[in-house]
Amino acid sequence: MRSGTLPLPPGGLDLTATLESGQTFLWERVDGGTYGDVAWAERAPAPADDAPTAAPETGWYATTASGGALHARVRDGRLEWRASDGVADPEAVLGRRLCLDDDLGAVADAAPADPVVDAAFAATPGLRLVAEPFWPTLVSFICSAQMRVERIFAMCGALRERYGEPVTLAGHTTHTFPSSADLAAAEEADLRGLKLGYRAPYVRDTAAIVADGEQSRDAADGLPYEAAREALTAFVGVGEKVADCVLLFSLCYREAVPLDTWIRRAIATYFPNCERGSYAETSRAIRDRLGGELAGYVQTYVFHYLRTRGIDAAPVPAPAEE
DNA sequence: ACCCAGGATGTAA
DNA sequence: TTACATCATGGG
Repeated sequence: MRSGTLPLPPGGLDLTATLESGQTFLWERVDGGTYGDVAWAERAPAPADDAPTAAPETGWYATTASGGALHARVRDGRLEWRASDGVADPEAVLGRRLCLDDDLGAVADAAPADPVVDAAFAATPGLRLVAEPFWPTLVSFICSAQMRVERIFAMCGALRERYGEPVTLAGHTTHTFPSSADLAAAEEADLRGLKLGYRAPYVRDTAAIVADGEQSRDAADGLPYEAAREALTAFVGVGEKVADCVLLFSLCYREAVPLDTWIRRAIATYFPNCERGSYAETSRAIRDRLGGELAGYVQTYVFHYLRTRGIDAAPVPAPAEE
């Protein structure tokens, strides 16, 4: 095992918000706790700084990278990590997957002046986008259809435990994400047993497509945003919304604004003039409204703010009423 | 019991 | 193109 620390990037890093807010389902808490069950409202503006009472082994998150285990936590103003020997360059992996090069102050400055947006940025400093590997992200968001964040964690965790390889580090065992070949060979009934529901055949069929190589992330690579979104819908179980999630949370298309139930609710409540009927047109309108090239980053803050505080939490309730 | 959750698909107009 | 019905599953 190797370990080390990195300085926190400009704007800080809220690991819990970044890893449990529904952008990625590839990390789990080492010291127990159900994924995504954080009582956000009570999570306090600050961790209280009562370092002496906190156990020294708390706060770790675990994932896998190139077949090995990788743990990370924020401690004393540093990003601590430890990794199995098989992980080639842990610090590079963390830098890429947690978007540590992003200057959050610059992101906030580039965001449009708006009461909801301002409140969202103020509510969760240190929240970052992620850039997770394509295949696990694709499967995660196929599973996300009509599901709460907590249950998406449960489904992805079940997939890893059932089909992945166990990897142990510092006494904690996690599992690698199953390959496309693994899931292509899975029985649909078996996947349903993992509580994937009607998403089971979607995952299996998409796995077959990827395993056969007839469609890959390269289909979207290099394409302009809207063409890339269209290309990803070639996978089974991937519509425009899921495609937007994959583009934003894996392929670094930061203009992508996934129109999920929360963002649609935000549009209805705070940006009603952005509702244009179709996904494509509403997408363009809210994208322009939230800052164009960085609209997806702004979306991440607004999504997390509204989902954890409630739709009416914003300072300006709504222009509503006929 | 009903409604909702980071929706997608197949079918009919 | 748009409009529905249908699809699982668990929590409020």
